[in-house]
This record gives sequence, C-alpha cells and structure tokens, in this order.
Amino acid sequence: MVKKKKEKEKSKEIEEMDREIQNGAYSGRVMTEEQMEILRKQIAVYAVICDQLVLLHNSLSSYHPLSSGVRPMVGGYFDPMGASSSSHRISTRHRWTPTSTQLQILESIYDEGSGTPNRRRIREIATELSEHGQITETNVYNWFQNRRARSKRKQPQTTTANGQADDVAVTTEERRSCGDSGGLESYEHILFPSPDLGKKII
Amino acid sequence: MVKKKKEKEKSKEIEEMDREIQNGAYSGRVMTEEQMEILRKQIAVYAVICDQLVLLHNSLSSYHPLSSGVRPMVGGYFDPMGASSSSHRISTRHRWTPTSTQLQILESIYDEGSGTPNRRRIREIATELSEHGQITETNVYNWFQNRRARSKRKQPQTTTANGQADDVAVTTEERRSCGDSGGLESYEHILFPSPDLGKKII
DNA sequence: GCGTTATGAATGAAGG
DNA sequence: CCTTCATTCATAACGC
Repeated sequence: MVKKKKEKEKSKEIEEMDREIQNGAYSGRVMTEEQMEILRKQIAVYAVICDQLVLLHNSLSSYHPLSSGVRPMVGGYFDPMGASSSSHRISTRHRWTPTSTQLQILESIYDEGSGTPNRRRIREIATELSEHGQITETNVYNWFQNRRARSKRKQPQTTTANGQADDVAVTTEERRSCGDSGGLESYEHILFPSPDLGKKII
Repeated sequence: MVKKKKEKEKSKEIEEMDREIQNGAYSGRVMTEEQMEILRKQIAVYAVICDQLVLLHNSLSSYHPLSSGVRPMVGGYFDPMGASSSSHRISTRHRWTPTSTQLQILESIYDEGSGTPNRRRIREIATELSEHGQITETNVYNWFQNRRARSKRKQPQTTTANGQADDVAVTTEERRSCGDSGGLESYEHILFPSPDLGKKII
C-alpha cells in the first residue's frame, strides 16, 4: 500500500488505454509497455519463487523429491542442445541471449532509474551478470542501448487519429469480481489444462 | 504431487507465454484479449504453485515457517477489464495480416524505390493504409523490414552461384550461455519487494 | 484437422 | 544516440 502515487499513474495509463480501444487500435485490450514490463517481471518473480521453494524444500527435507517441473524457462527459449532432443546442432549460438536470470537483473537495473549506465557501471553489471551466465560488457551495453531506444519508440502509436473509426468488436466485458481467491480447486483447469487450453497454447 | 508429466507441459506453456510477453513489449503494447487471458492464467498458475509448494512443504516438514511474503494475492492480479475467466473468443487477431489492398499498396511502394522509408514516410503510409483496414505504424515498419530482408536473401541464391552455399559461416563464437539456474541472492529485492510490485499491477 | 509454408514480430548487434 | 540488418520465434494461411 505504499505506492499510492504509482497506482495513480497506472490508472492514468489505463484510461489512455481505454481511449485507444475506442479509437479502434486493435480488437483487444491494450497495455502500455510499462504495464507489460511489470507483468513480465511479475511472472519472472513467480518463476524464481517456485524454483527457490523447490530447492529450499529439498535442502530442508532431503528426502522427498519434489522435483516439480515447475522449473520455468531458465535460459529462455534458448535451450542449447536440450536434454530432450538429440545432440544435433552442438553449438550454433550466434548471438548472446540473456538467461532469464540475467534478464531480470537487467530489467530491474533498468528501471532502477539509472538511465545512463556509465562505462564503469556497465562493467559492474557485466561482472555481476557473469555470475549467472556467459556475458560480456558489450552485451550489456547493447542491451541497454536497445532497451532504451525501443521503449522510447512508443509514443507515436497512440490512436493515430485515423478518421475511420473502424469499430471494434466490443468485447463483452463481463466484470468478474476477483473474489476467486479461493483454493486450488478453481485453478485445476489452469494448472492441468485439458486438451483445450493446452492445444491452444502449445 | 503426482503429476510430473502435467507439470512438464506447464513448462512449455510458460515458455510460450514468455514469448508472448516479449512480443507485446516491443511493439506496442498491444495485446489481444487472448494473450491477456493466457497471461493472467499463467500468473494464477504460478500463484497456485507457490502456494501449493508452501503448503506441501509445511505438511512435510512441519517446522520451518516458510511463508514469508511469498503469499501472492491469488486471483487479484492484473485484471483491468475484468473478464477473468470469460473465454470469449471473439475474432481476436493475434497478428496483423495485411488486406490484399494494403498489400498491393505496400508492394508498389516497395518497388517504387524508396528503399528506406523514413520514420516520416512510414507514418504517411500507415495513415494511408489505415483507410483500407486496421494497421499501425509498427506493422508498416515491420513489413518493410521483413520485405527487404527476405528479398535480399532470395536473390543472391538464384542468380549468383557464389560459392556460398547456405550460410553457416560459423562465427566461432561459442556463446552458449550455460544453464544458469539462478542464484537467489540477487533476487531478494524482487522476491520480497515490499508490497510494491503487487500493487503496481493493479 | 494436421503438418507445412509464408510471414509478422522481437531482439542482439553493427554502423553512422 | 538512432537506424538498419540478421536471425529467430511463433503463428496465420494453406495444402493434404
């Protein structure tokens, strides 16, 4: 409950988003980049938490396996010769890809406010990140460069005031109050999706 | 916890989702309803998993607390427009597809020679094309980007039989970031961020 | 309806 | 910085 201000800003953005929808930006909902980032982070957090819980548990009670497959995309969708597949292309990784861990750190540093990482800072970051995977200072440099540039390219999209208000298929907003803080049962269909969801997603 | 297999599938799903997030983050912050739903579900999944893990742990080793701050507000997450479990599959286009009209225009502009549509030009084009269907500047931008790249990749192969069969120049750069499972230490600020994070999302 | 292909989009890196 | 390229992922469109 600390960040009232933040919340306010968020609201603003949501309003803006609404406007975009009205203007027919797309057929669905619109999120600002910032919201997106937050979500992304949120998920990453959960991933880490789950992971750590498992580890913690294992270390405490060194008996029960509990090796849940919860383990999320550690390393991103980049799975160098994953255990699952045959050792086909051995290396062929031409460009650096941050591991999810690294990404999280980078992200957090990014919005930490230090918008302009100096040479010195970059070095520090690189050093820190090298703990979590292969990385070079150049990588870090590029990452920040790109990150900044791309998040900046966001303004000119608002509504584009095209005269033609192409109507949006009004999404029937059915406000389901978030009272579902219930137990697990209600999520079973999510956790273990029957063909339907799975197919859609995979 | 019998469902090892199921959990495996989950992982896959998570990857997918992450991808989607990435997608959204770049362009524009536009998310389809469907993507949104997936995201929301994913978060719920994590929430539940975390919860379960904690409970499980507690039941196994009935000593260590292990309930520190992890407790996520199940259900109360990001849901600006409600619609939580309303699987409304309205047309939802996930990816922009040019209408034939737009495509013609784009093509003609493309061979018109202006190989490098400036930012300004892109905007013009987008505006023009929006007369013929939903489109954003980003779409236009991407289209040209891809068009250029792909036509360049086709030509040299058919016309010139230069020794270069098919890429694989092999930059000896073995950049495989290896499996970093992520140390927890560096995440403390993320894991237990004082109610902050959760707040911001709503 | 399932595998394939075409293509929209994301992103690390280079160039200016 | 800002723009552009190259590579890769994911999916709409298409053929079977």
